[in-house]
Amino acid sequence: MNERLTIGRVAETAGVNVETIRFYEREGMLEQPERPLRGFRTYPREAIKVVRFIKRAQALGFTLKETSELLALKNTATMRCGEVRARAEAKRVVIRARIKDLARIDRALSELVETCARKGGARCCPIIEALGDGKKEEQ
Amino acid sequence: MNERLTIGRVAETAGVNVETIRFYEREGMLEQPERPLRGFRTYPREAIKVVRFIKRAQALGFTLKETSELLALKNTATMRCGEVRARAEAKRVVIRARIKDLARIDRALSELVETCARKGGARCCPIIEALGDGKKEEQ
DNA sequence: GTTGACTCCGTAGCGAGGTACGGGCTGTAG
DNA sequence: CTACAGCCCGTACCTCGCTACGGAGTCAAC
Repeated sequence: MNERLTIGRVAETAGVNVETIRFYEREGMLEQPERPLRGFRTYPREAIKVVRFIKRAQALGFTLKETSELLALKNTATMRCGEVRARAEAKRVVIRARIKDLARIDRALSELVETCARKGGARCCPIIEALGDGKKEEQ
Repeated sequence: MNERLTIGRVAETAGVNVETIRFYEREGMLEQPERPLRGFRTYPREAIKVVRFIKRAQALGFTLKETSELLALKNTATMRCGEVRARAEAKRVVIRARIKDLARIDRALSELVETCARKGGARCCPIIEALGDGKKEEQ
C-alpha cells in the first residue's frame, strides 16, 4: 500500500493513454505529481479515480472546463463552504434539467417502441415532437 | 400557411446561423430543400423543428452522428418497423444509463450541499467517490 | 439604376480535446 | 554490452462542429 504509480500505470488502469494524462496536467485538471526519481512522475492511486471521473463527466456531456469546476468543488471543499455550496447548487440545476430532457427523449423512444410493436408500418414516431423544448410552437 | 421559408428565416428562428444550416445539409442531417427560384433554398416550417432538435440533442451530449441516427429513426419510421424498433430500444438503453449517471451526480451534489449547509468547513465532498462508475475499486 | 439585404458556393480557419511523433535519457534483463 | 521498455519534452497534427471569408448573383425599395 501507499505505493506510487508511474504515468504509464495510471494511464493503463484508467483506460486512457499517457499523452492524455500529460494533457490533463497541462490543463490543470490533474495536480502536479511528485517526481522523486530523475524527473519521473509518480502518482497516488487517487489519480486513477480522478482520470476516470473526468472521462465519465465528459460522457455525461460536461466540457473539460465544467469538469474542472466539479473537481474544484472537491478540492476547495475545505475552503469557504458558502461558495462551494452555491456552485454545487447551480450545477445541480443544470443536471436536473438535463435529466428531464433525457427523460423526455426516453418517453418518446418508448412510445416509438410501443407503437412499432403494435402496428406494422402505421403512424409511428413523434420523436421530433417529443423535443419541442418546452416553448410553444411560434405561430 | 404552407408558406416556405428562406434559409435566413430558418436560421434566425431556430437560433443558429445560416452556415450552420448549410453545414447540416452537407452532413446529410437536413434533407435537401426545394429550390424553385433561382437556386434559393426554401424550407417547410418543419425544418425549424429539426434544427432545434439537433441543438437540443447536442446539449444532451449526443454527437451529430448519434443525432442523425435519432433523426433517422423518425425518417425510416415508415420502413421496416422491426429495425426501427431495435434501434430505438438500443438508444433507450444508452439514454437510461445516462440518466442514472446524472442521477448519481445529482445525489452527490445534494449530499455536498447538505453537508456544507450543516457544518462549516468540516468533511464535505465525497464527489469523487460518487462517481466510482459502478466498478469495484481494483485492488 | 443604385443601394442594401439576402442568397449562392467553395474553401479556410478555429476551439476543444486529444493523439502521434521524434529525439533523448534511464533502468533492467538477457 | 546491447536491447528494450518506459519515461522525458516539445511540437505537430487530427477530428468534430461549426464559423468566417471572398466573390458573385438576385431582388425589392427608393
